[in-house]
Amino acid sequence: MSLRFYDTKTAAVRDFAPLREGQAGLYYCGATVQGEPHVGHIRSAIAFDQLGRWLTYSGYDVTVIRNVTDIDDKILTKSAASHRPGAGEDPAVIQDEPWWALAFRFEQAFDDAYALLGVAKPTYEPRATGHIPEMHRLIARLIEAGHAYPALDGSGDVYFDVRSWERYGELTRQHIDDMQPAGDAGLQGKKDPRDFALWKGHKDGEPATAAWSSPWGAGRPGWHLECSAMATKYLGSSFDIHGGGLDLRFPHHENEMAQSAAAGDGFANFWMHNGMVTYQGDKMSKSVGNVVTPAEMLSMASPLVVRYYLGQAQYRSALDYNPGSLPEATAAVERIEGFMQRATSVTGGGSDDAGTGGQVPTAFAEAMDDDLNVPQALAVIHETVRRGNSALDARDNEAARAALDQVTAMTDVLFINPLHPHWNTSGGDSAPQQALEALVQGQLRDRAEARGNKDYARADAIRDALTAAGIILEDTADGVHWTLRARQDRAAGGVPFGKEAGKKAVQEATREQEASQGANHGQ
RNA sequence: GGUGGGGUGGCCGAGAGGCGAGGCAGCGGCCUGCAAAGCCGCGUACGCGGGUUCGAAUCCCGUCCCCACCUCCA
Repeated sequence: MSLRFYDTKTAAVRDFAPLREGQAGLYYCGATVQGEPHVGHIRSAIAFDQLGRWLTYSGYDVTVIRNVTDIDDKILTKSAASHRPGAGEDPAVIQDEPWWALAFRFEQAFDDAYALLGVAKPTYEPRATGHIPEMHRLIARLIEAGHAYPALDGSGDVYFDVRSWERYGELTRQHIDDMQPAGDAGLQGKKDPRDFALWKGHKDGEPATAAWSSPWGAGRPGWHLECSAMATKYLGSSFDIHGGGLDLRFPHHENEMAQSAAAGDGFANFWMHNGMVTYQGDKMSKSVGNVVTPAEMLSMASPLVVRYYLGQAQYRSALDYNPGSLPEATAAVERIEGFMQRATSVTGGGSDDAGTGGQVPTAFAEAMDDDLNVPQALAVIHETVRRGNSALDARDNEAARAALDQVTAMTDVLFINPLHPHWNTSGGDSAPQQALEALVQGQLRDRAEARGNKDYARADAIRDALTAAGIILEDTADGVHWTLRARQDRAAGGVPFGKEAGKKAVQEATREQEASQGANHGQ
């Protein structure tokens, strides 16, 4: 079967045919850097990271562009707020922070989060403020074509003329006249309340650093324009895929598409949108207060587990978070890791047929080709792990090694290979590591001696002591293996999401849910 | 009001006319001194009501409910 994706514009799954043979251009919306990253940003980035990696694995020469929108109303508003006396008393606020410093600070926070979670760096990451001339050219083309006009009230704004573009609404299949009334926004010199700003004239009180001169007066870019200007600059006037969160379809992507198409660009061939992260069925949002931040998730589970969790659902589905989510993902990851470690130590590692990196099983490839059916692909991984474990139990090293090769290839594509150096948390040859190894080996010798003497009370006491210290023992046919429990509770009062504690957390979460359901039924 | 997407076993989450994806949790067994890990087996799931069909979670009709967007939003 061929590679195919769901395209929002046509509302159908279509075969992917690249515009340029052997190449794939992907643009996906990054952040407007006005605050700390939200799990939704991370989920989106992981989804498009999976897409980029799969395209690459499939043999395409992939160019990924992800924008940083570093100038907008919220950034200016937050910066202005930081200039109020005493604003810095809020630990999240830096007193008197210029807008550009604030934007850059959060841009780095995003970079850190992406890096930690293994989101591959894009080919290029353009900033809106670095593309003002490109935006001016686009505005000029739109005015020339009769689809944009300077504000009628002389404010210095320039608007896109929605009524002049009969295709407006085609991405989300909406008609202007059917939409909800545009609130109390007022016309502000617009011909139609739906007209959106391409350029925003400079206003008194706004920092001079946030104003660029333009043929229509000093000002700054409106939202939407930067993506059109940057996507076409780096990927061409027509390109393969434009991605982003479902909530960006309207107005952001609709407007992008309108302004680019009205200017004569073909723009995106496919529009791909990832689903929201929800909590008990509702979209996580600050206003509702049901947000779990990436930082909170990382305090409960390792970066690999967080990546596994956020990437485990099909990208278009809503991903529902609950208190058991991370412990469950931890167990799943440890199952894969356990097999890979066991298989590696027994067979001496995967086959070393130089270079290419193993081939992925057909079932996995078919799942990924089918609009990135990652849950199905994960099922193939787990089935292969089970087969590999059976082979190990049967001492069939040949089969175990084959399974290991496949699991390695599959987890590499999804970038969830627990043995990959990126996720290496055990530290290798550091001095503390060596000291710990020596101490544990001493304990294991004592325990082996006790077991030899059938002094099981003493043997179990040693094991219990090690367990209490976060060291898990496994007696295997090949000797005793020890591992550190996945993750200790970092924050005081936090739940330790190790193997045993994780199970408890799942059980407790289940009980809580049952209890609340019972309460509802009783009403 | 308009436009999309959903309701699948205790939980998460695929599938989309006929062998009950997969993970987590649970139960039984094997293995183990006991565990752990692993393996084997166990669940009669598809919002509700009709219909089509030899056969429907999957198709049709009706119906109820949920979510998202139409305002900043991944």
